Amino acid sequence: MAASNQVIDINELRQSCAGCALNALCLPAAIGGRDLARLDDIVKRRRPLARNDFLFREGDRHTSLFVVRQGAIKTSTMLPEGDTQVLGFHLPGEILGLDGVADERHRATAEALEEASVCEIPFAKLSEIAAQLPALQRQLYRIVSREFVREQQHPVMMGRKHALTRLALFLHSVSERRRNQDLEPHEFQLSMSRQDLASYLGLVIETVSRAFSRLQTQQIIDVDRRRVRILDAVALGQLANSEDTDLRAIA
Amino acid sequence: MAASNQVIDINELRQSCAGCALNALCLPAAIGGRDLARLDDIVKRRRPLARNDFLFREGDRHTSLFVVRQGAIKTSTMLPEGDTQVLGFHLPGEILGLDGVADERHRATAEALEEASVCEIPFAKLSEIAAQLPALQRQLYRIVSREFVREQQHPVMMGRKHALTRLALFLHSVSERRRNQDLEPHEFQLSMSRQDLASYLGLVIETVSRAFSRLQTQQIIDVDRRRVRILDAVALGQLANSEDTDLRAIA
DNA sequence: CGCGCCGGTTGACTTTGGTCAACTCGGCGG
DNA sequence: CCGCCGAGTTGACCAAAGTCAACCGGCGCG
Repeated sequence: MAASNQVIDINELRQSCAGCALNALCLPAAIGGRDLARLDDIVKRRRPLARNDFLFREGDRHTSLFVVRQGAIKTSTMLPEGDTQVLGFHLPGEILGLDGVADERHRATAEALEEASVCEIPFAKLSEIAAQLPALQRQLYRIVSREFVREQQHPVMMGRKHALTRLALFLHSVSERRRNQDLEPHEFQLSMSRQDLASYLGLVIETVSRAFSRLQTQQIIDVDRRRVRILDAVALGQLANSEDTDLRAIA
Repeated sequence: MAASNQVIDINELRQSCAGCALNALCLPAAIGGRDLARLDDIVKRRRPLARNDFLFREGDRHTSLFVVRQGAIKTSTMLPEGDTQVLGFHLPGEILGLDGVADERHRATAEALEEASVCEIPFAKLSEIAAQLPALQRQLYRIVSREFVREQQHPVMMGRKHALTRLALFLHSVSERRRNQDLEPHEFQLSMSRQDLASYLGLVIETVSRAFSRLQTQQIIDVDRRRVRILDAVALGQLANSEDTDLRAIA
């Protein structure tokens, strides 16, 4: 259907990629029209996910990379005793599914925290195409590595000794990630429950709740349930970067 | 020098790869002689590292993947206030350097904890060759993903509420990793300081020390400074997998 | 040979965060 | 409209981990 008018076709594709936040993958790689079409062919635009829908589950055989278009996805893994550890929250423009490439079996579960839409890219096909497009290949490695580095921020946060610092770090990172997507960085709605957040931060739910309250009384944030407004970004940053023992001085 | 007798040449290469633990990268990929030679060409065998030598440092421009041949390497990242967070310990057969592919700048520091030898693989060249060898390509992705999954075990460990559980988990993982390399899994010398371990586990040094002592008095391990002997692997495993509240029941 | 240092351990005390339980608030269904 | 339910908050209490300090013991150096 597209072969008749290639100009329009490419624009459509670029747009779909741009909208899909896949731009990180294809646009800067300066891929030509024909190649872009091939890439586009394998990208599945999934019907939107509802809250609590699973994108994939631990143990799923099929392996794909996913790019979050809208909404938020939580990844988690089952612990031996039956409860779960939240591994990450994925916001628009971020990818997930890199676990699972190793043995073609997902090692984590991905669940929508709110209405969400994603692009799915079957990994086998992607790597096939990438093999023939050095620019795409490089881009793919870059994205994988970036994901790897992001991943390392999690233990950095969990290594902090104080609940307040961990939460500040988290809120700061959400703010930054929103800024990168040209979204309002100082006011947003958290899509995860306190329970999810607690697991992610390595705390219990009550501690998270108290940490929110403290930030509120310090006038650093204004929080009403899941709605967060950052009142004093500087103080939040200081707190996030504070040596654990300095904590008292700031908050 | 090798062109004269290809059979010998290939065997040599395979051997060097096998010894280098790079076998994961080239051997199972069933790469032919000519291709293996190309791969071998780019692999640099570094002179051994002494204790405290740096393999790379945060911010280093040059990006390579490294495979640990012998010894142990610690990776860490600088925190804003100046102290560091230990991100991982890399034992023989494991790779590091995946951070840094993204922006061709390492995001962590890698330091030898003891005499160590590694193979260095300049990433740019590796990906070039891999692009032409689908089998190698696949293998490379697989390794990257495995590393990604390994990375996720860190927050899982740090998410545990009790120091004893975290240490048990760590010792268990060391044991497993040694088993995978056909090394004695129940008796070994830790190469990292208590300080490094504390940072890695998200604890302070005294707590780590006490946790070791407790495991010792429970007769689960026998520890003398950095020498560890696992006396009761079952109990250690139970502890590692124990629901945090069950802790009292076991230890 | 012995002194001092460094890495590690142990003890006493403090503080933070976990536990348990009561309670609030908003949404939803009967 | 009422009452229930689930998510979240708050308080009282407790226990685990952090802090501070003393101490141990092996090693290296003077």
